[in-house]
Amino acid sequence: MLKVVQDTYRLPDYEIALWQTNLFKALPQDVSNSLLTSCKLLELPKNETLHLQHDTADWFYFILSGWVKVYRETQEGDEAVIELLGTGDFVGEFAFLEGGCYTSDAAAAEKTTLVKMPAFLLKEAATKSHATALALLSGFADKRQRQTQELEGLKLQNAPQRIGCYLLRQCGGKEMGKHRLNLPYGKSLIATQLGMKGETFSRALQKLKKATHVGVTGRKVQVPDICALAEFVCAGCSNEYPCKDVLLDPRQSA
Amino acid sequence: MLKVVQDTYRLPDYEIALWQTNLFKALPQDVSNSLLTSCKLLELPKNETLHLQHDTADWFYFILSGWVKVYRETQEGDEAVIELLGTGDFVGEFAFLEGGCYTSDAAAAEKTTLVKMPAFLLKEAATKSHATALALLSGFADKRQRQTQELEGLKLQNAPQRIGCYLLRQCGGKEMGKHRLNLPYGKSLIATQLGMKGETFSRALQKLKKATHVGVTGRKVQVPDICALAEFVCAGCSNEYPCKDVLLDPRQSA
DNA sequence: CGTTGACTTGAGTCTATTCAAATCCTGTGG
DNA sequence: CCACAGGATTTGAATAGACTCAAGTCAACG
Repeated sequence: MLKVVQDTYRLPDYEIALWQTNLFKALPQDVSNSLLTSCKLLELPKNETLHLQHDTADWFYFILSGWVKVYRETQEGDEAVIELLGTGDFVGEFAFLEGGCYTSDAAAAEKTTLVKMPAFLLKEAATKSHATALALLSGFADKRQRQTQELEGLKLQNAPQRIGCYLLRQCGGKEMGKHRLNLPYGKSLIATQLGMKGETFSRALQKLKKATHVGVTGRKVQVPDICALAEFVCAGCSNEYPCKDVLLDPRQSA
Repeated sequence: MLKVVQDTYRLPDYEIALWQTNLFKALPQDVSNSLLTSCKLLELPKNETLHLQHDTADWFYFILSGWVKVYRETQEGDEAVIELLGTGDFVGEFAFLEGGCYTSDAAAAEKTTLVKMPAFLLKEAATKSHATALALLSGFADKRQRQTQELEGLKLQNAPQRIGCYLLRQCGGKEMGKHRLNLPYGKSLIATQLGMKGETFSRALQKLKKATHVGVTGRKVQVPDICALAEFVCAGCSNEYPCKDVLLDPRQSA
């Protein structure tokens, strides 16, 4: 099922990208070097499965480009997106636990390039290297942070606010005033991520436009007044814009 | 605000309880001994605040008895329960991160006894002791697991199913057949934890009773046929009963 | 230029919420 | 042991938000 496009034991093209990731940066050099030796480069076409829930967690992945949807599916076929991971993020961290099974399904939401490494190696690295364990701890904490934020949003914000919150996070939280950006992936995927149906997303977006004067055309987004947006969104949130704790791109944090 | 009821540098009465906790068990003996030296026993009456979001995370807590509600509040006063922690659980783990602020409010949901220790000590322990870091890693993973499950439930299950799921977890996942148990705290608190209003809880419970023949009188719960309950609940979940990954009491796991 | 997939819109339904009122419970003081 | 205040829970009626299903629009692509 998985297609290994390159089996070299060096990753000249991507090594630099890998070093940008939070977790990898934090590894002591000898550990990361030895890990690199065992890495494989993996390219997944859109919709290809990466792993399934309850599979033995033999592999651990870093995302170099694209998007990976980590999700769960009920017997009835409904699906819940648990996290949507992008460049610099890692997948399969439950490989570390004793049971060693994945706890969710994962699939490429877009054409995605990853670095794949044997889980036991990283487990071993964590066991042997204190710095690795600390790096993982920090990575886990990051993820938990983001997840907590999502939980809060689901419980406290309505559909238009959740979309607005998503846009705010896309803005990156630096400057006030005008912003212009592109949605990183399709609207229906954003909808699922935010815990709503595609139709609801579409309607909620209309409301958001009227309430905050944001403009959305295709994937292009214009935010004429980020304060207006923040006012609308943050009324239903425990944080105020800029909510630094909560960033979409893992490379921005820490 | 916090009332220290006992300032001894030994905890004869509670030391045993502390050793039962997952995290503490995993600490190397010299670390846990030195931590114990700096612990204080803390008793909180119901509704007393433990810490607030954005406070500097100076303290780290173990729960000996009672329940701690970790929650967030919007400007408008709505509140979302992030986690509801009981005996053996720990509170304030974000004390480890650089920023070092709590990311949520926390308060005693019932009369609660905790062990309180300076965060910097545990941070130091994690930095110096590899085993401590690994123990924390495992503790973090546990929490993330539970949170993921909650996220899934919110997105995929309706109110009666979420209540049913809660009851299933209370049953502990061991034997089939009949079960009899008591709710650990009030219904409105369970409602908030499950992301619904008290009134909704009440009505949803009626539906659950009719659909699965569970009986609830006050805090007493009777489950005549756990399979019927599981069938009703697990249709909307990625797991099937018994869902071992997801336990309420941290002492049961691992 | 037609096809496909992504998105939008409409109508009707269902679920959960709000607000208000009624009941039930529990701990307390007498 | 009993009555009672105050909180917790239940119930009712009306409303709002999100969902389903179905149809329509739009745009990219072969």
